[in-house]
Amino acid sequence: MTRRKQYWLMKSEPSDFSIDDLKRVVTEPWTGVRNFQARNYMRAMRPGDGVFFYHSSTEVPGIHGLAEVASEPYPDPTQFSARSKYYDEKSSPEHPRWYLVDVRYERTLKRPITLEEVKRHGDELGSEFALIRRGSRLSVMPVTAAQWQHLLALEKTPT
DNA sequence: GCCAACGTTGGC
DNA sequence: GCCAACGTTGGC
Repeated sequence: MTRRKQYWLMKSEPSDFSIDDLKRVVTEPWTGVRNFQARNYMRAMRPGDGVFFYHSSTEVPGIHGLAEVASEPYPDPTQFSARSKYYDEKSSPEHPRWYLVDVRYERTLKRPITLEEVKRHGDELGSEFALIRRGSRLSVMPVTAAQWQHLLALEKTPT
């Protein structure tokens, strides 16, 4: 039984971890997600899935690179470490609350696809797209194959 | 189970 | 730095 490749968008503050950082380390465990909906999306990820690497809380928020899911989902080790800022006392190795995947660098976009630009294409992308849905702050969200193609095509067009 | 208080996210 | 929007917590 095969599973069709799925697509996702994952946010990161570049001051914390940027696409350049991912390029340097190549593969990185996506630690620190502490939102149940985002966790559920990560649990649905499989190796080979496509990832838009999004920079948030920065001068020009937008999609800056491509990555791929590089592992099955597994418990986020930082939740068990009392010294981690991501420590969760309600979690235990027997009953982990938080999961993550490893993310592998693929490439940096020739130019970022900005949030402003994504909003301009909101009609084609669908208003339910979490990135531009009013009030949505999800840090991990699904992207449909159609949305993926549409957004990626913007890279080749003038701004 | 309700909901006020609080903390966080993230664009601006 | 501001603040709107949302999620979580905890008292009742």
